[in-house]
This record gives sequence, structure tokens and C-alpha cells, in this order.
Amino acid sequence: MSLAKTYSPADVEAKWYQRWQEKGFFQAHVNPKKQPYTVVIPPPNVTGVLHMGHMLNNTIQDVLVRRARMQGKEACWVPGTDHASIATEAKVVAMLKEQGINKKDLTREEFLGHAFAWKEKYGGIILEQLKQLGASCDWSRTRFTMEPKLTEAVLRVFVDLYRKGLIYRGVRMVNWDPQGGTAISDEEVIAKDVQGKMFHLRYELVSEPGHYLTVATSRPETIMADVAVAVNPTDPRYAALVGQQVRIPLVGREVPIITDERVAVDFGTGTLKVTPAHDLVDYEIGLAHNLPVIDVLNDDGTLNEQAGARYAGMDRFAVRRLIAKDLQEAGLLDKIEEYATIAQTSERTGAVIEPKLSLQWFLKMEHLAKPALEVVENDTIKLHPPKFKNMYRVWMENVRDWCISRQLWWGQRIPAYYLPDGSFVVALSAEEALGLAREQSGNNELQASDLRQDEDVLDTWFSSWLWPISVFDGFDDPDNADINYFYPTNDLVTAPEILFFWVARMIMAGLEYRQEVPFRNVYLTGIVRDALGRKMSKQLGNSPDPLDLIRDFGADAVRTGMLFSSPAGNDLLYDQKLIDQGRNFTNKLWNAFRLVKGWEPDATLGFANAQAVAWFEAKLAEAVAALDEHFEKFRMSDALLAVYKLVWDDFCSQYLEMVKPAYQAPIDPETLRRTVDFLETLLKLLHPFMPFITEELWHELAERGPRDYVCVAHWPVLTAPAGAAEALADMAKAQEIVAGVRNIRNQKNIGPTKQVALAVKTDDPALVQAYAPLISKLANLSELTFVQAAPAAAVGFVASGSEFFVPLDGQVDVAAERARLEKELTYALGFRDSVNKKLGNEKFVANAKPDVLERERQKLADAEAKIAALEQGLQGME
RNA sequence: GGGAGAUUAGCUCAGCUGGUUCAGAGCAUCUGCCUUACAAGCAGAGGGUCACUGGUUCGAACCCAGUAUCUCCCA
Repeated sequence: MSLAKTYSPADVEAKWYQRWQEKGFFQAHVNPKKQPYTVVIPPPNVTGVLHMGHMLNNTIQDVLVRRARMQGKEACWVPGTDHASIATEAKVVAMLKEQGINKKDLTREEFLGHAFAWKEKYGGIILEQLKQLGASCDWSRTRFTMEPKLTEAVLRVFVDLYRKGLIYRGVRMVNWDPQGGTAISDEEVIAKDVQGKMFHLRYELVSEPGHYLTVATSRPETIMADVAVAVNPTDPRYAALVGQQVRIPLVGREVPIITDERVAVDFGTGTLKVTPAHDLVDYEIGLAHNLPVIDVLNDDGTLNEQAGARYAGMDRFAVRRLIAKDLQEAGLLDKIEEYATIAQTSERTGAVIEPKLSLQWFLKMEHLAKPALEVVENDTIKLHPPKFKNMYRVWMENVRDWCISRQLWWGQRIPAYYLPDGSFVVALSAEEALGLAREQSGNNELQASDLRQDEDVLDTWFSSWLWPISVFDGFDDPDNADINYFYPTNDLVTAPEILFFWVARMIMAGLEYRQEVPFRNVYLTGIVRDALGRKMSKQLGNSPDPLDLIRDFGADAVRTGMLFSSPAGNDLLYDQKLIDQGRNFTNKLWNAFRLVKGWEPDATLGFANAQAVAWFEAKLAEAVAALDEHFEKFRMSDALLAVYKLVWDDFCSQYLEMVKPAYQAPIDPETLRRTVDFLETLLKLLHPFMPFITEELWHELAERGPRDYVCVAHWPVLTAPAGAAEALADMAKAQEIVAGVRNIRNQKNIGPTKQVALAVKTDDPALVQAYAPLISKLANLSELTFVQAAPAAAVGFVASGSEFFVPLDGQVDVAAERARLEKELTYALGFRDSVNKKLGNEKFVANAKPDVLERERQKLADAEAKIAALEQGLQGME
């Protein structure tokens, strides 16, 4: 046999992934005999590449899916990507720019041609990367949110919601992303703390030239859009000025001083310049006072001609700097203050958002949100960890209408068609639209060419919220076999950041279109951070490339490393050490296999390890029960740790050491058979976490049939064997004795190869006798004898009420030995007293439950036994 | 500013209904070992005022009130 001392993942991973696919193990089919288990992937951006967050998220999904598959369920994990309107369009625009092509010079069709070509070339790389991670998706079901069928689903839903009166078009103040050139929804706005400047500007009073009203603003570039200055009606400082006119600095235009409750008396100077086009509150004030609206901003964030020739065409921030200088020179700038404020930025581009009045499409949320809140409140859908329920409730109770139109080309074009008179119809196709338009206008002469389709596309989330239904074609064919079987899905694994963007909206869509929740459990992962707690980012360069990690350590090591330290909802502080630990674990398993593989059976030998086998059998049943419980509660890290300890501590450190034959000695066939069985069971339990090495070892361990793969093996269902509790308890005592001897070895510096003798002084020799061979082997004893009195010159310890001695001529420090025993005795006495005190307390005896009382009595008895043994030991030293 | 959650060993976290020798795990640390599966390893050890202050209780890491600090969400 020439098996390498270390496991080398690179040689085996690609091979097994290919075999699994060839065998079709990941493909799910409608099968009424089996229970379905469905997961839809949170579709990554089609232009994206795998990052650490994806690794964590997809590892968790794969663990769940693989276990379900082994449990005999029809496991269906649907992969796919979304089209990510803003991000993708930005990338394509940038690429075209490099080629010297300006988007403005292209028609919509030409642009989409470029975009699709780009997507074909670069899109979906991430799905190939997931295969390297071992993700057991059904790749035959791969979907893309902008493919024809999913696009049709989106349009159907739009038309349906419009006809139900839930979608409307209107002029509203929206969040304008000047860099993306589009409106975005409230949820896509991220507030960031920034250090800003407050400019105190002088507005001259028309009636009193040379006298000024000071107005504080953080955006002096918007003064050209001012239509009034407002003060609070209760503010005595300005009461006399109300109704007068002031001159806007530099601009010179006269605007009135008005009152409005919305002005904060204690903010700035208590005066507010009102620019209805560029601020939500100002807009409301403008409406209330019938003020005009002056828009000085272009869509790209530059100022327009309304701002005057000097500033037109310049970027808003450049104008801010320039105008500050101009104001200064004109003596109209009172002062500039530094102040901490909040900048609203775009989730997609990072650009500072401009509130902008524009005509957009909205989806009413109230009707949809109510039932979606209800199903989470009553635990029809469970969030893991449950603390997110609070957040979910608050959001759902305060949800505002969803702005679903985007001023982009990459996405589903809104199916609204405008008539020459400006009115519009909403329809699935141009033909249908024409019919409706003729009906609506009463003009049968109307031609298709007279209609103009809305230029905007829909928010990407307006595709994603349909994902659990649309991937099974549930919109165009609502009663098909797949959707009836696989929907509702079971578990969803995603990040808390998109709880509202995506999860909440999927719940709404599921209830609206299937009258059923889209999933039962939502597992929320944390954010992957570096060891210093910083979010991983390209700018910081603190994120390793996941593919490098897989190449260097193996996918199994990376998967387990990621899971070691990531309880649900908690951030994962990534540290290379975690991957090392994962790698070490694969190596440990590999070497356990090497050991067992090397054993040669001798048919003449009888079964020599009944105790060890009975013990590990009991241990295994116990561990599987614990493991299953962790899984039911979505405690993935705990589940992994449970198997980790079972394999490393119980199987390798204990069991294998118990049954391992001497060097080059043969093993009895029964022990070998049972050990191989155990190892197979362990491979099954490990498989969801470490799919590759377990499959490799599964096939190394025995000749397998064509479809005999651990990947589809039955998940172990074990019941504790008869006498399990006793086997566990007895072995624990034996192990305590072994540990006692080993402790003495360490204290006295006796190497593991040197044999020692052990003398036992006990009233109950049965257990020690029964386990004597095992204890002798594990503690490397030369002899184990029973004595009536402590031998001279020996170091002793107390275990399970008996005394043990290791005779060590010339190495025993009697004084130190006594001191150690006395210390132990003091502790035991103190402990006994505290238990006694408890049992002597009438109220305790009266109030405590019987089993609690019983346990206390047992504690007392144990303590008494230990004290007796220690006292005898001390006497023996006299 | 409003709300939610958290604070347990050097680090990351468990700790269920208040009661087991209950103060735990993994990693890290320290000591000794190249013991024929594994030094990516083996054997052992040390380490905590359960954030703080009060309260309830026979009994509190756990329940209650307040304080401090941190994180997240919303404005």
C-alpha cells in the first residue's frame, strides 16, 4: 500500500463532480413517492464573480440540500442568475466607452445587442465557480431573470397588478441616482454618515437694502431653484419679516418669506430656503403654499441652464465649491460651519442621491404587505435566527409604495403604450395594446405605429420577487406538474440586507399568485468580515479570492472552514486559520482511512473488541441524534462541530486507539467489519459538509456498484442499542482512569513508550476488572494489580470512588503529593458542605422538583465517596 | 432622534423551562512527546467577578429595573 501521508484534494474534486453530474444525481424530477425538498438559489448578478459571501451562503445551501437528498427526499436546488439592471448596464456602458462607443449614439436595440453579447461572453461565470465549491444544483434547471419565459412572467404580473389597480403612474419625489441615470426605490438608498458643510447665506431684504436674512444650507448650489424662504410661525425672531420679500444671493430674484410648521426652529438659523424641485419636505411646503417649481438639475447631476450660464453644465459638487467662492467674493457668505450629517447614497453606484420630482411607476404595497406580515408573525414562515422577526415587522408596518420603473434599457420594458393624446393602455403585447387603445379612444383608425411604448424598464427586484414561482414556470402554466410538486420551496438561505428587497416581496408574490408562502424557513447568514471586523471589499483588498482558497486547500476544507465559526445571523470573522482547521480535518479523516485500509484480517482470530464496538455504537447513536437536532434548528456550525468531535475525538482518538492492533499484527475480521461500518456511517454524516473527500473515501473503502455513491447513500437513522447508557457510563469511567495515568505520565515526564504499572485499591473491582485489557492498552500498562493498601513510593489519583497508584521508585515527592491530595480534599469538602447546606434548607426540599432533589442526593453520595478515598490516601502516606 | 438585539476564557461562540461537579466548546496559549494512520499530529495543563448596580427567589449567566458600552434597522 502506498497511500500518501497527506490528503490531496486537487486530484479528486473535479473527478467526483463530473461523475455526480454524469449520474444525474443532482437532477430532480417530479416523484410522488418521494417528499420534495426544494431550494431556489438567491440569483447572483449575472456579471458577478464568486466572493466570500457567496461561498458561505452556497455552502450552507449545499449542506442542507445534500442532507435532504440523503434523507431520501427529492432534492431540487434551482440555480440561476439575475440581470442586475443598473450594475450590468453600467458595465456595458463602460465597456462600450472603452471601444469609443457612446451609449447616446446607439438605439435601444443596438445597445441591447451589445449587452446580450457581453452577457453571453462573461455572464454566468459565477455558476461555473459554484461547481468548484461542490454545489449540488440541478443545472438542467438553470434560469436567468431576463430570459424570454421569465420576462413574460414579469410582464404578466405587471399587467395583472395594473388591472387590479395596484400599479399606478404618477409624479412623485423619487430617489434619483445621477450616476446610474435612473430612479431607485427607497430600499436601495443607503444613509451614510458624512462630514458636511453648512453655508450661512445672506438674503437681502427688499424693503431694507443692506439688511440681510441669514439662511443656512448644505446645498448652496440649489439657490437658483429657491422659490421662498420659510420660517416657523411660532418663531418670534422672524415674525416681523413674514410676508416680505428677499433677494436670492447672486441670483437677485425676489422670493417671499413664508411660514410653515415643518421648519425646525433650532436647526441652523431657523430659516429654510424652499426648493421644491430638490427636496421632499420643500416639495410638500411648495404644494401647501402654491409655489412654483424650478428644477436646476440635469439627470446626470450637472446643473442645467436654469442655473444660469456660469454654472450650467457643471457637476453639482463642482458648482457647490464654485458658488461658495462666488458668494464669498460678493460678501454674501456669512460663514461656513462643519457639521455631521447624513448623505443618502445609491446602493448600486454609491452616488449621492438627489431627490427629484419625476413621473414614475409605483406598486401599492399595503394590500400585499398585510398578509406577508401575517405569515411571519404566526410562524408559517420562520426566520432563523428569530431576532429578524422584529425588523421584518417594523418594515412591513411602515412600507411605502414601491417605485418600480428604472430609466434604463437593460431589463424588462414596461408594457405601457401611449396614445397620441397622451393617455395610455397596459397590455402584454403591442397587438393587444392596439386593440385596447382603439377601444379606449373610440378611434378604430389607430395603428400600431401610433402607439409608443414606455421607455423605462422595471426594477430587477420586480423579476426576482417572482423567482420561486417563475423558475417552475408558474405564471405561464400555473398548474404544471413541477410547480405543483416543488412549490412551496422549503428553505431559503440569504443575507439579512435583502430581507426587504427580496424575501418580503417573494412572500407577497407567493401569497398573491399561489395563495401559498414561497418557503417555510429563511436562514439568514452573516456578513463575511476580516479578522479586524472590516467588511471584505475590493477597495480594502482584504478579501482572499475564493477560487485560490479552493485550489490551495480543497473545497471541503474551505466549506468546513467557513462553517466552523458562523452561527446563523452572526457575522463571520474570516481568518485563514479556519481554513487551516478545515484542511487539517480532511487530513485527519484521510489518515483514519489509511489506518483502517492497512489492516489485514486473520480469520482465525475471535472478536476481541466487543466493549469498544458497543461503546462507539452507543456514541454514534447519541451523536446522530444531536446532529439531527442541530439541523432541525438550523444550527449549522453546531452540527459541523458535533461531527467534527465525533470523528476526531471519539472515533480517532478513542475508538481507533482501542481497537488498533499492534504494529503489523493482524486484526480479527469482526472488528474490521464493524470498524469499516462505522467509518462508512461517518462518511455519510460528513458528506453534506465535505462532499469530495467523503466520496473519494467511500470508493476507496470498497468496490462499489455503478450507482453506489455516498452522495445518494441513506442518511443514518440510528436507535440507541440495548445497554447503550451503561456502555457509555462504563467507558467514561475507564477513560477517566486512563486519563489519570496519562496525567501522571505528563507530570512525571514519562514518555508514552515507557510502560508503567497500575495498582488499584477498590471495594468494587468489577468494572476495573472488566475493562482491564482496554485500560492497559490505552494507558500502556505493564501490569494492573489490585491492592489492599497504597504501595510505597507511588503517585496516586482518585477516580470513580476508587484509588489508583502508579509506583515510581525514587521519583515521588511525598510532600508535594500530600499537598496535592489535600488540595483536592479541601475542594471536595467544600463542595460536600454546599450540597449539604442546600439539602438542609427546608424551603429547598419543599420547593425543588423531585428529580432535582435526587440529583443533589447523588452529588452528596459521590462527594462522600471521593472524600473517603482521599482521606484514606492521605492516611496511607503517614 | 425612534426601535431592536447584544455584552460569558486571549478570539469566535454555546448555555433550552432558573436547579447535574454549571460556568462549557472550538480555536489560540503553555508543558511534554518524531509512541509505525496522521507534527496538517499525540498526551496533558492553565485560563472567566457570566458588562455594572440593585431587586425577585430556598436557589440567578438565565427573570425584573436601572446604568454603561457595542452592533443593526428606521428617520
